Amino acid sequence: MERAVRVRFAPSPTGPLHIGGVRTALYNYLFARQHGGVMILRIEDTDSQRFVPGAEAYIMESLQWCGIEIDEGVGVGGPHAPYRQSERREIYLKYALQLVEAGWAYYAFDTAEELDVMRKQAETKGEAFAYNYAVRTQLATSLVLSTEEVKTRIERGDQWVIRFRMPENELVEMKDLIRGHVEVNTSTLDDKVLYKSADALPTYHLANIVDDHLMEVSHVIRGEEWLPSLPLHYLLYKAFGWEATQPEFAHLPLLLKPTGGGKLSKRDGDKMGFPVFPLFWTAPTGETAHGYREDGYLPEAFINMLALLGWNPGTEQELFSMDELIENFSLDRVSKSGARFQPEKAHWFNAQYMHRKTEAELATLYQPILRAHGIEVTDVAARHVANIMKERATFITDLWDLTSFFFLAPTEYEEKQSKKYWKGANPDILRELRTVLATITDFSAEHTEQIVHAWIEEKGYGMGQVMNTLRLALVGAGKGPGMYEVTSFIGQAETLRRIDNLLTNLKPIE
RNA sequence: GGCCCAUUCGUCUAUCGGUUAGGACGCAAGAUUUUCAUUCUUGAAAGAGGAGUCCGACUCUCCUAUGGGCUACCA
Repeated sequence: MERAVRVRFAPSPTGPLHIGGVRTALYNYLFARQHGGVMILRIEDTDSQRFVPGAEAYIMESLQWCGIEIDEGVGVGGPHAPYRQSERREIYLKYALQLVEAGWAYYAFDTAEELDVMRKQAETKGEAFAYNYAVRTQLATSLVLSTEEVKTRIERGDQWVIRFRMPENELVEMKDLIRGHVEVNTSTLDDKVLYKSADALPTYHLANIVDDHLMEVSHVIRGEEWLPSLPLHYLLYKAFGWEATQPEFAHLPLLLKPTGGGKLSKRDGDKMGFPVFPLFWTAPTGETAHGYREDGYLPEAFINMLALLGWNPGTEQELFSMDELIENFSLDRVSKSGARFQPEKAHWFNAQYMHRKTEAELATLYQPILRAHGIEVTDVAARHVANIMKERATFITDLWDLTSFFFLAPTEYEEKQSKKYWKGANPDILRELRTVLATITDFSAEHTEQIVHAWIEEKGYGMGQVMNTLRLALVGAGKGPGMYEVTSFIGQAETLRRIDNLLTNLKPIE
């Protein structure tokens, strides 16, 4: 049975997309691309209460930054438009009614408040309240009310919902592409709300099944939190008579907190110093949250890291481009258990991608950082500096701290380095070195090194002592690239000036 | 509480009945280095527990424990 692959990523715009959602989108995308299929973006905004302005734009910008391309859906259109469920509202009632007529669903007139009371009562008795076969005939539903009564209630404007009539004591056998066979007895399930009159909108379950059917979705790849509602969804396909074209399901393991238990949440990230969102987010309330992009991550690294959290190729390869992921991805190599997010590994991935950047790519990322610090240099210079320092950087945001001394003379001297080298004969040696440097006519790294090393040897000085004292003068700290990289870049005049600065501004430490 | 899913080094994972249980991150030690990094080498580190099935179980079955998810007129 050959079926065109059509998958969808269907977030609800209730806030910023978090990395678990990004991974779900990514796996859908990889699967679609690998099979020459279509990736759909559908916005599930059927909860008017929890709608957050800006969330949808955030979702789309995130996907774009990650390189996850949408073929059909919100923002790009397509044959099944609209792709925003709030704009499809008139579609759903018809289907809900179809189910009522067929006996698979019924009207219920209880208010949310009444149900809350019943739940509380059951709770105090130590029982769990379930709206199911056992209680539905004792409540105000179209199952017990006369047709007339139902009609007058509706016409009078009473609020109602349509609930699924979950069968009693039937075994639902399901297939999950990741977990295999799963079965559940319907008696443990309840009569889920399918449609609510209050806002004339369906709930997730109805909208999801109807849209997946209408949009000809072939594979539903979603988070494990949906596994408990799979039996309902199976039954819904059966109730509609859509079993023949029912999609295959794959429920992804969850992304867990680095320590302790539970799903990854926004608070964990802020507390532990890593982002849980792809992009910086400002909530309508003014609240903000870190994003991978602004924290200096490369999207390729972010995606690579996410892809390996719950999936592996079965080989020892760890670095994958998007194209390689598309080629190698497979649902049956997705693991079954939740993956704990590990910030250190994310750092490592990013560092790997930093090291692999070309000079030109690096300059493009680096120039804005320089400009932000008021430094204007040629691309050639930016490329040169970024390239000699990239091995030391984990994030693109590290670049400034790592390279500022190329452009700015030290204004203070690191204590550790000062204590170690600004003492004994070193100040005098530095004075001597200054005169040696002042006589050099070709200040290239190679030539300077040749002269200075010959001088050090002739004098019998310690290489480490001399070079580190010079480092103190030029960098102000015990870090950085080879000293001649620095001298040749900043030039002779600046080199001498920085030596003079140290000589006049810092008292030798005894 | 009920239902469902899961369980290999601290973490991500390989193993699809027979392996000295492999790799990666992190950690430790060493080498390289004028410093800091990078890089390289080495090391410590795992099958939740208990019953079965089998010549043989990390791998299959069951029980227990633990973790997680769901249990809304939220998705």
